[in-house]
Amino acid sequence: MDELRKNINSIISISDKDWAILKPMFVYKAIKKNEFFLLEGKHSNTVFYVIKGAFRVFTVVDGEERDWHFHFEGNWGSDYESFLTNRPSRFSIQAMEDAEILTLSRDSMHALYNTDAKFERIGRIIAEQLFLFARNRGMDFLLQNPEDRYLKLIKEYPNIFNRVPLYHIASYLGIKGPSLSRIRRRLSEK
Amino acid sequence: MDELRKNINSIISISDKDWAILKPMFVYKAIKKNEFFLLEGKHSNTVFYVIKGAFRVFTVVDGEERDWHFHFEGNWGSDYESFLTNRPSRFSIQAMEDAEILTLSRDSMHALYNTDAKFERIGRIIAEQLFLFARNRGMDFLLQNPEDRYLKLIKEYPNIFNRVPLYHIASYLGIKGPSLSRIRRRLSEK
DNA sequence: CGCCAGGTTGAAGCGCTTCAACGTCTGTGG
DNA sequence: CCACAGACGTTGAAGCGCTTCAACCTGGCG
Repeated sequence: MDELRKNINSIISISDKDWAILKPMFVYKAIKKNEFFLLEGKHSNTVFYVIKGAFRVFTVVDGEERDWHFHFEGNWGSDYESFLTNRPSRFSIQAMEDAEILTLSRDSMHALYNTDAKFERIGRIIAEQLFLFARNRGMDFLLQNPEDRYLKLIKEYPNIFNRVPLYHIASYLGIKGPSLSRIRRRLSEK
Repeated sequence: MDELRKNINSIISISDKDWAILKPMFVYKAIKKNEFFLLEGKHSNTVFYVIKGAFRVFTVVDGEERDWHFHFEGNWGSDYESFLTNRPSRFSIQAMEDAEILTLSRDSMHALYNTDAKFERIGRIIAEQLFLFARNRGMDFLLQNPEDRYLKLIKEYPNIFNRVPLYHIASYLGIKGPSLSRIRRRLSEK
């Protein structure tokens, strides 16, 4: 909970009084490996803050899972589109490790906005961060080939192999397992 | 200017008094066809609202232009990443037709936030809209092939051919001119 | 009229996919 | 404790779609 306060405090400065308002709005949840936080088609009414663990956000196309986003400690997660628009989620969210999160419901969030408009800033900053992620992700596809995307990913998350199996990484990169295998081989031979 | 007020009013309700604050912060600009609103590497200190015209947002990779986004009437534009983070822009923005816009500087925007926190909502909503665009764009690359992306684009903008040349459309779809040409031929033969 | 930008088409090449086989590691039950 | 099954990853061969390069067509405009 302390780290959450620290994280939010980096967005807007939080007095003890503010914290007294905020704290009770978050609900703690433990999620076991392979369990789902959200299923495609359901409504996403919460955002969550990852205390511990790793999640993947994916959707299914022609019977095949495609990973869109990974979440680790300190990240804010959710299907933010569904959260914003109140439409059914286009993603499922699954824990890849035993995990602990703090959830915040849409109602709480709007209550916050109405309590004090300065809390708008929290929503704005989360939206901005998710925007930057999505835009970078899109640009990576537009501008880079799979090998470049792979190199960028391992540069950003050097330990990702310890936490995410290669076939999920391949899916995230937009390619199939065998292709990732061949890319890795090619790189190791250089 | 009236349409702008209408547009903003759909975000937060605007009283005449609010509008008296907002209005003078927007600066009108006319931009001729092929002129640049922003050059890659420069800082983007404004967002703009398109009154009239068409823009493309693109970057250069290996000497080749790649189109990331088109803006038409009623859209909010900018390199929002640069605007947010105050880093040099990764995009250039060019008018594809004679255009008219209203610009809003970062300073004005922050002044607005400080005048009345309810204006935070404007920034939040713009961020959310750009987030949804970027996320959909990224997902299109992850989930769809070029033909699907093409079909989606013309479904959304049936008249886009009248305003955007095919080689920009190809670039936007992440393919080369000849490939788009062949896709269109394939579809017309069905 | 002639030029040039925008678009189409053909042929060859390359990278990712597909399908299938095989290797390796780990966990589980006998 | 061993044996086996299943999950994960690698590899080979064939196929397909986009790219590349080049030739060619067309319409608009000086």
